[in-house]
Amino acid sequence: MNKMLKMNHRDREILLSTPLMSGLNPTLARRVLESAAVFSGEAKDVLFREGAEAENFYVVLSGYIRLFRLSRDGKEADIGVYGPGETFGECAMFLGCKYAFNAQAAEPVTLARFDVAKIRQIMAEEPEFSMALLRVLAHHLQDARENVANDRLHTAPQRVANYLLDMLQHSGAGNSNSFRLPFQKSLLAGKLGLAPEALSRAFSMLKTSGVSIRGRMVQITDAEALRRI
Amino acid sequence: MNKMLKMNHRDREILLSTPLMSGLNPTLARRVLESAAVFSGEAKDVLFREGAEAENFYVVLSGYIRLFRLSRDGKEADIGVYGPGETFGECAMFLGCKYAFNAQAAEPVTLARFDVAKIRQIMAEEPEFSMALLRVLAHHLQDARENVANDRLHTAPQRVANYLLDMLQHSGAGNSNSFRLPFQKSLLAGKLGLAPEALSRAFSMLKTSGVSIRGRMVQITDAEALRRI
DNA sequence: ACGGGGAATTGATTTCGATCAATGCTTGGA
DNA sequence: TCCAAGCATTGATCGAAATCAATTCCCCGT
Repeated sequence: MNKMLKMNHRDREILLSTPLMSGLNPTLARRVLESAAVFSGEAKDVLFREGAEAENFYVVLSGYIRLFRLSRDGKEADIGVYGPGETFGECAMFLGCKYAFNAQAAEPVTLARFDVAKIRQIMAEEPEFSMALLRVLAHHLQDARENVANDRLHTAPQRVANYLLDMLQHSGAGNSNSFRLPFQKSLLAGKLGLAPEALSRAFSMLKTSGVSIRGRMVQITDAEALRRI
Repeated sequence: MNKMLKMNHRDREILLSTPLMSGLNPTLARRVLESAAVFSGEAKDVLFREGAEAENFYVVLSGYIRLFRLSRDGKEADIGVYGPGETFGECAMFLGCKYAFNAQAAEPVTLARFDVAKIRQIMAEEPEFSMALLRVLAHHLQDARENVANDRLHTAPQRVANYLLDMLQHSGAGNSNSFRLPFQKSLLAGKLGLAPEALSRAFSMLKTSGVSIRGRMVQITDAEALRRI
């Protein structure tokens, strides 16, 4: 952790196409970029812990980050998984200024780190950026609420089916019905609130409903059947 | 539903003390108030349904509102319960402009309804109001994420215990260790993601851990024991 | 291409809470 | 004050997923 990198052209391009920045006017975008630093981390590196002062928030450039709660008896519950282009850690800026969850790299990552004090200054002068943050927060809120609804209403196979249908729709696979899971199955299990064994069993069960899986490669042969789970 | 009321002095006072409005300068506050209309509804009235165009968001003046997801097979999962001073329905304004959940009055309510188009206009001219909305969204996001964590990490008695400790801390009961549950137990069960029977059983179990309950009156005789659940 | 470590799968058992059903209690209105 | 409707509690049963354990598979580095 904390291996500072020079922000290269590619990083810049990724950042400028993120939901946080893609709608900003060029002057503002440049200013926001100036408040960011790029760095990389290894799998398992902890970005921040629950209760720590929130001096930064982050945008993922590559790899995946998991946000999780650690319980008293050592169990972990994933709250979200964030990948390239996604923002995390920004919520604390508007609350008690301490992170409410832990953030860990699920695999090797490259991140842009934003300085909260600088961002506050920018927000005071650029309402456009506040709007962008509103959209990021709204999106995260929707995700969290969907999580609650899914956990409370759906069985494990249904959650997996929904995830696969979502991936099929958003993977840019076009008319192809195959895609690769973007991260390890154990991470997907955590994201869906399942034990890894339950995820595995769900995949097994879904074999009879139009899903073929080998390693991380998924092929959906009958999306209609999948929708009916 | 749709029984329009004249915004009285008390409504105004409540609105001005809500998280959404309490920090606004008087001119802005007045302007925001002008975009609101007050109305009342009966228990069970549906404020909006999932998928409907989000032309308004709301602040509760009295009573309670539940936000819920309705599944294909008719089951309901509560996403949140909002009471006096709390805002709901604002998230959709920043997403696809359709409500993602259903909102229903859990009991007779009085609400302030804000016109989204007018609010957008205000936001474009008053960054201070965007900041207020950011704080509301951040607070809701934190709540939703806590819900996810609680559902995934805690048993029913633990969830109830945590809720009671929270209430004890925030009820303004001072050094008194009694308070009244603000709404029906069936609503509390839904809020905590439990069946009513499970809530009842958890209360029964917690009797051995410093909780005495009669109707909606709760007395906590041993907060330490409760914390250890 | 091969091998090893870690992830994934499968089997068995347990746990927790949902569901269903019956009974008791509380609250609000007359 | 009384009564009825609706909410809450209690008992019984079942189902889904967690947990534990053993085995297999996949992916990455050499």
